[in-house]
Amino acid sequence: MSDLTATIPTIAQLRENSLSGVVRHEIERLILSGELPTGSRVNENAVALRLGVSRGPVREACRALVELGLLDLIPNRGVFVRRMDRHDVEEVYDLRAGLTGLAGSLLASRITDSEVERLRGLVDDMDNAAEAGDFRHFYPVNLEFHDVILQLTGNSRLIKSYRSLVKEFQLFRTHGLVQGDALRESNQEHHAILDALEARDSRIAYEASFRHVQHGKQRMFAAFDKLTQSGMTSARQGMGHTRTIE
Amino acid sequence: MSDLTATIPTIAQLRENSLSGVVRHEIERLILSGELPTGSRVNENAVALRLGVSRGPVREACRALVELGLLDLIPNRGVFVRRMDRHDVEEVYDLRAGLTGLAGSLLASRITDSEVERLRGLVDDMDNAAEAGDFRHFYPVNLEFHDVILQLTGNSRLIKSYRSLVKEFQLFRTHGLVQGDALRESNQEHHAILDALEARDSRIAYEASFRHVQHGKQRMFAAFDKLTQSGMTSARQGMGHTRTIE
DNA sequence: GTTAAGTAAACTGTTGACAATTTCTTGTCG
DNA sequence: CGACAAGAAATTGTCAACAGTTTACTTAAC
Repeated sequence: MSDLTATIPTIAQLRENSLSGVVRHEIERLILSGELPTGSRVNENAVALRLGVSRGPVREACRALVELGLLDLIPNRGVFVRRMDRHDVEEVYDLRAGLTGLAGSLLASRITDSEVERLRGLVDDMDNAAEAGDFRHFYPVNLEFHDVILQLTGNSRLIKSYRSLVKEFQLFRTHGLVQGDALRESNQEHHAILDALEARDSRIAYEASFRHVQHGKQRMFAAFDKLTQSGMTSARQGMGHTRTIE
Repeated sequence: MSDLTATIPTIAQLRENSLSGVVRHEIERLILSGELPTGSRVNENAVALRLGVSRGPVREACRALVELGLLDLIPNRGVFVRRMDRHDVEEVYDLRAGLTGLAGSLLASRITDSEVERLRGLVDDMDNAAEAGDFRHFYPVNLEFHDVILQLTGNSRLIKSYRSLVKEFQLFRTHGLVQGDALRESNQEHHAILDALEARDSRIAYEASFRHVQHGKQRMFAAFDKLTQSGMTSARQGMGHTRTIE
């Protein structure tokens, strides 16, 4: 298998970290990539064998991922890739909205002119992509836009919480949904956030950011419901290959 | 085999029945109680010996606490009780303010009349305690007030994030500071929050809640700076037995 | 054919031992 | 007296084996 070739560069890269750290990242990758499907059990022996280590580091890695929220632990039965139902997704969206709003709010009071320009560049970029309907280009820039705002707040705990939420959200395989004027709508909201930041208005920045994520939630659920109503009744979450924009 | 549904609600309990869970809880207690001082190393052997278990469960528990943010892991050197400097405390306060605001905002749109009355009872209780300057009574009711709001949102991830922040905050041993009209001030802010909730106004509830925590931050730092300036120059964080009100 | 009991296999929970690394101690040299 | 190197002790990292529990399978009875 490709296991050895996959782990060797990782080990070199994370030399500082213990084996447990490498294992942790690998399991995380398996989960987020979908190789370990939602709800499935993570077999300690199988993972250990695949990575060429013993069960000790695997167990340590799993305990960390349980705390992170990617795995569920059931005593004497094992750890399972966390299942996300609609209520879970709603929770994640709401919390993300709050954190995104907070980031905007915090940044508004300290953003510099050059940082505003940097964000404007990204928004302009997305304007063009939206006009062309180029989701492939829009998507990574969108991610960068939100990540830059997050980073500029300088609040490491906020960053960590947000990123852990993003990972959890990936468990819900309903990736982005492009339909209608989603791209244009989304970037209009980006403009609103940017305007508030430029005006150094914390309250408006909060509200614009919060609403942006909530609208993303609405866009996603609307698209999801549309799919599930029209035939696809397999009831398994994440079956639709939808795409949502934030 | 007949009672899978029976075990589901008690998963948390079962988890603490597992050795690793017990160890985790115990280490957490040692940290939060101060028996394991900030910055000190957690000796795996010593903990294992003290709890009568082997090092395996101890290591698993530590990995979970690292993920939680209570411990720092330095490869080949061990895990250390996390140090909190002023910037860390500021981060925690800012994030708590955001989460508290979010909780208020979410609850405002769904709170029932009886829940409003329940919260009013707590605020009235604090009014009396504040009038009497009875911090010992005020403090737990204050905690309950915020916890009830949090719980009523029904967002388990929000609850978990908030509680993890509270634990982290405890690392900074500067517990509450009663000075001046802190109690009265604090409860005036509680009134503002309650009014917004009763009016079902999400925006006002957010702002009142957010400001409440930010004011708590200001009260804490003001008291802390006052102490550190007037003689106590031991420079170690958390040395002052101050008391802050939120 | 279905169900139930009993048994075997698989898996998790835990432990003690060994290897690798860091930290402490000690003795020597400048 | 201090710096430094060598060795010893302590500590973390990893592993393989064993015990207890769960799951899967086989077989027998109805």
